[in-house]
Amino acid sequence: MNNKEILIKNGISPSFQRLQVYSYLRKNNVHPTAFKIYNDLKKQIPTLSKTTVYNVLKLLAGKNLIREVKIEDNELRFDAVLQEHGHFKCSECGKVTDVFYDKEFVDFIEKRNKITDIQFNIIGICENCLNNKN
Amino acid sequence: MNNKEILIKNGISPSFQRLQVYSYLRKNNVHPTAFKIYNDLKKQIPTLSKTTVYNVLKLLAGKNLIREVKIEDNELRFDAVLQEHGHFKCSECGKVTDVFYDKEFVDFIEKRNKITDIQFNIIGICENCLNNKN
DNA sequence: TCATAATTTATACTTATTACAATTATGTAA
DNA sequence: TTACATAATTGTAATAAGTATAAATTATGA
Ligand SMILES: [Mn+2]
Ligand SMILES: [Mn+2]
Ligand SMILES: [Zn+2]
Ligand SMILES: [Zn+2]
Repeated sequence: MNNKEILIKNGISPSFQRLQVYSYLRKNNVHPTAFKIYNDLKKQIPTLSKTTVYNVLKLLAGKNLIREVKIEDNELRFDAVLQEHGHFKCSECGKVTDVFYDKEFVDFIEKRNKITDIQFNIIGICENCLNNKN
Repeated sequence: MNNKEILIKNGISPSFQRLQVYSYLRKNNVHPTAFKIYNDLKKQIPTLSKTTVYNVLKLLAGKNLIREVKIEDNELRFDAVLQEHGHFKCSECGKVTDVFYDKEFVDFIEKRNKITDIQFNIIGICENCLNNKN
């Protein structure tokens, strides 16, 4: 099932802009901010509006086709990897990478509460940056 | 060791405003935003400035006397509980409560990276709100 | 007391996100 | 094809959290 079909299956009419934003997220697993998506796509779509990017992201998140990732307080990032996982952000290079954690722990919490979102973010310095420090 | 002594021990001269903000956080374990702290303390300190609250919070966080908690993307919260833990935010009543998780998992991540901050937040509906639904 | 430094305050600024209205594209009935 | 209704996109203005700056106040200590 390609990206276009996924949108249709979720009741989203696959406009050009929507397809571009969704495809961008599925192709580039870099946890971009709305502005980065806007800025990168503007090269191919000069008429693109920032509002549209925000609208599409909210639409996709509402249908659970992407997830919002809150690491720093001044930037909301987006992720098309739906499998439950956390993130590691390197404060040196800024890269955000995936961290997968134990499902059993989440099940324990889920027994008592109705979970709708989990944010698990670790900030630090990654292996690469630590080694390149010498 | 009382709050005043803790500030002094950490090289922070214990001004009235600083002591009030720090005491507020230690007394009320509600993970307030900067604005809530400002708004609540203004009742006792009518001359209090929002900038001061932000300044004090940043000062305390810099000395690791409090922790920043990032749950929603539009509000930064603060916590005087320093033991490593995550949070559960109820989307019904808005309350933020503590969630303690396995230290071993964090150790595994720590072997490879230098961790400076961990944010573990769960959003959902709490036991109370689930039961009061009928 | 007086000078100096530290702290607080008020104000203006920045910036991510949202609200809103105007414009454009799309699909369908006549 | 044309006209119309609806959906989607765009540009602009508004909102609001957080930050920067400088003036005003307060504390310190010679
Ligand atoms: Mn991810
Ligand atoms: Mn807590
Ligand atoms: Zn790095
Ligand atoms: Zn609740």
